[in-house]
Amino acid sequence: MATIKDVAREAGVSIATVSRVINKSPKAGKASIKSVQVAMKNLSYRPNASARALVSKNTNTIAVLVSDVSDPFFGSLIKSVDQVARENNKHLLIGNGYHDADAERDSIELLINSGSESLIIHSKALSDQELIAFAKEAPGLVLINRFIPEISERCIAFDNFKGAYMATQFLINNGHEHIAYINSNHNIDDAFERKAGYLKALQDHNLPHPASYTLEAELSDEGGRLGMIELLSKGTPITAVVAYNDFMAAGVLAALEENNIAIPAQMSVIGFDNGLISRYLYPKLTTINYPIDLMAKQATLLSICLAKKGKCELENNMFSPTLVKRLSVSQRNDN
Amino acid sequence: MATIKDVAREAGVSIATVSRVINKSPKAGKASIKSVQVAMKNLSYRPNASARALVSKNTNTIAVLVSDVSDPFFGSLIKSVDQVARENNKHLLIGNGYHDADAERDSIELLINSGSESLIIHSKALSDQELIAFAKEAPGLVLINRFIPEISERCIAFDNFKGAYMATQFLINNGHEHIAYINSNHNIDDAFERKAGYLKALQDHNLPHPASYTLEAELSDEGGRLGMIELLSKGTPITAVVAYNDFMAAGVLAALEENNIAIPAQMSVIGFDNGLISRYLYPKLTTINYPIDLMAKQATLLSICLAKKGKCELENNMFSPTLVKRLSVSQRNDN
DNA sequence: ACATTGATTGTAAACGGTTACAAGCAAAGG
DNA sequence: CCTTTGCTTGTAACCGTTTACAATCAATGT
Repeated sequence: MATIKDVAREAGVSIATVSRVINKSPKAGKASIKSVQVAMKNLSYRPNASARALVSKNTNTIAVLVSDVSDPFFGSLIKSVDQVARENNKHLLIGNGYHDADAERDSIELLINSGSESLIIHSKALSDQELIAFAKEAPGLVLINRFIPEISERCIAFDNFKGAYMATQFLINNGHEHIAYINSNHNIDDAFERKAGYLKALQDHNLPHPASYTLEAELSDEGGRLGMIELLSKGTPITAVVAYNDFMAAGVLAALEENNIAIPAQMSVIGFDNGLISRYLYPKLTTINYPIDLMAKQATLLSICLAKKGKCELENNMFSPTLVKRLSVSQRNDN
Repeated sequence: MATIKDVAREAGVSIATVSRVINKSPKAGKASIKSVQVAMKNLSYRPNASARALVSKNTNTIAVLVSDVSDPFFGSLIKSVDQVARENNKHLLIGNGYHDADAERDSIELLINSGSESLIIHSKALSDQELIAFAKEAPGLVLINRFIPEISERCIAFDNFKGAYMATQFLINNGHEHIAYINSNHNIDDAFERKAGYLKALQDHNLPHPASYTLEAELSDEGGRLGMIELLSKGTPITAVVAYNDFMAAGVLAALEENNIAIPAQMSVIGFDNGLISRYLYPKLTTINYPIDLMAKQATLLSICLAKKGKCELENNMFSPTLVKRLSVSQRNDN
C-alpha cells in the first residue's frame, strides 16, 4: 500500500505538497498538482484514513445504535441517517443492541471508542443515568425515540401516549365500546406510555377499561396471536383491539383468522408504527404512523451540528403520530 | 479527552507501561496494572482508535455494502455479519448502493478508503471488471450474491437458476401447465438466471412457454401488481405464476384479490426469497428460501480469514434454494 | 538596481498510540 | 560477594498524515 511518501518521491515533490493537492489546498502550484495526480494514479494511492483521523481529530463517521438491523423499522432509521451522512461525506458505523442492556452498553462503548464524533443512539434497555453519563462523554451523542429531561436538547422523541390515544379514539369514534389493548411485555417507557394513552382515551369517553381488557405478550407476531387467543378464551365482550405494534397486530389478525372471526366486520384491529408489513397484511392494517425517517433525519442533523459546534438549537424534538386508515377497522356492528 | 500520556502521568509510570496494561501484555507488573487501571478510571480514558489503527495497521472494522438497508433482506444480511463481527470484536461499517452503479462505486471507494480490512460487497450494478479491480486492491474483499469466475474463491453465491427451476417444477408437480413468470426489469444476472430456470423447467416437461407468459416489471409490489394485471388483461390461460421475488408476489396477490380471483383455488402463486413479508401475506406465500443469513455468515468468516492470512479455503461458495410450502399454491383445479 | 510582495515549496513538529531494545533490579546460585 | 536469570520498566523510533513556519524565487514597484 503506497503512502504519501511514495507519492512524493514519484512526483518529485515533498509530502507537504502531496498533502496539499489531496486536500485541494489553494496553495498548491499547478505543475505540482498535475504531477502529484499522475503519481497518485500510478501508485493507486489511497490516503490512510487512520492517519488523517489522528491528526485532524475527525473520523468522518456517524455511529448508529439500533436494536436490530433486520427489523425494517430500524432499517428505515438507518437509511435516513445514511442519506444525510452521504450528503456530508460521512461513513456509517452500526451497532446492534438486541434489546439487551449489556449488549447495548457494549455497543455504545464500542461506538464511542471507535472515535465517531456523531452518535445516534436508540437505547431502551439502559437507564437514564447511564445514558446521561455517555452523553457527557460524547458531545455528538443524540438519543432517538427517547426523552430524558436532563438532556432534552439531545433527544428526538415520539409521542407514544398520543399515538395510543389516537388509535383508541379512532375505534371509539367508530362506535366501539369494548376495546382491548395488547401490550408488549418489554419493560420500557413506550409500553407504559401507549397503555396510558389507551386508558386515558377510554376514561375520557367513560368507557369500560377493566384489567381483563389489557394484557401483555411477547413482542412478536406470535405474542400477538397468543394474546388474542387469550382474550378470546376469556370471553371478553370486545369488538376492537389496539395492538402495541404492527407485528403484534399481525398475530392478532392470524388468531382471528384461525377462529373464523371476520376482520373488520366482527372485530376491528389497529396497529402501531405503520411498518413495512402493515401494507401487506390482510386486511391491510389500519395503524398509527411513526415518522421514524423524519426523526432519524432530524437526529442526524442535530448530531452533526452538536459534534461540530457543541451547542445547537433544534426547532422540534417531539414528533407526533398520525392515523393511517386502511381496512382493518370498521364501524361497530351491533349483533 | 485524556490521552495515554495523561494516564501515564497520573499513574506515575511510562506510556509504554500504560500501553502494556491496555493491551493486557503479560509483561506488566501487578502494581503497575493496578495504578494504571485506577488512573484510567479517574480520567475516564479511552484509547484513540485512529492512533491504534495507524500503528497496528488494523482498524477492526468490517465494511458491508448492500443495496438498501431498509429492505429486510439486507437487514438479515447485515445482522448475520454483525453476529460474527461481534464475536471477533469488530465494528460494522455500512454503505448503501441503492441499486445504482455510481452510488455503488462511491460507496466501495468510501469503504476501502476507510481502511476496513474486511469488505462484504453486494454489488449488482458494477461490472465484473470493476469488481475484480477492487478485489485486487482489497485483499479482504468478498462478493456476496455474485459469482465471478476470475475471483471465484472470493464469491459467495446463490443458485438462482435452480431456485426458479424448483419453483416452476413445484407448480408443474401440482398439475399446472400454463405458468407465467413475472421478472424484475433490473438488468442483472439474478433476473436472467431465474428466467432461465423457469424456462428450463417448462422445457424439461414439454410445457408451453410462449413469450406472452413472461414479462418484466419494476421490482416492487406495485410492479408485480401491474404485471399481473397485464397478464390478466391479455387473457393468457395461466393457472399459476412464478414471481421474481416476494415483493412482486405480494403485488400479484393484490391484483388477484382486486379481481376476485381466489388464491390458490383459481390461481397459484409462488414467490422467491422467503423474505419477512412472505409470512404475513394472505394467503401465506409459498416461496423459495434464500439462505442469506448463512451466506452472510460464511462470507464474513471468509473475509476475516482473507484479511488475516491472504489465502483461505472455503468449503462451499454456492448456496442452494429450498422450497417453503405455505398456502399460495394448490393442485390445479380443472374448470 | 533593490526592496517588496505573493505564490509556491519544503522542513519538521505534532497527533496518540505500539513495540523493539536496553536497562534496572531483586532473587537465586556458586 | 559476584554473576546470572528473569521479571519489570522506560526510552525512543515509528505508523501516515496535516500544518505552522521558514525559505525560496519570480514578478512588481520605485
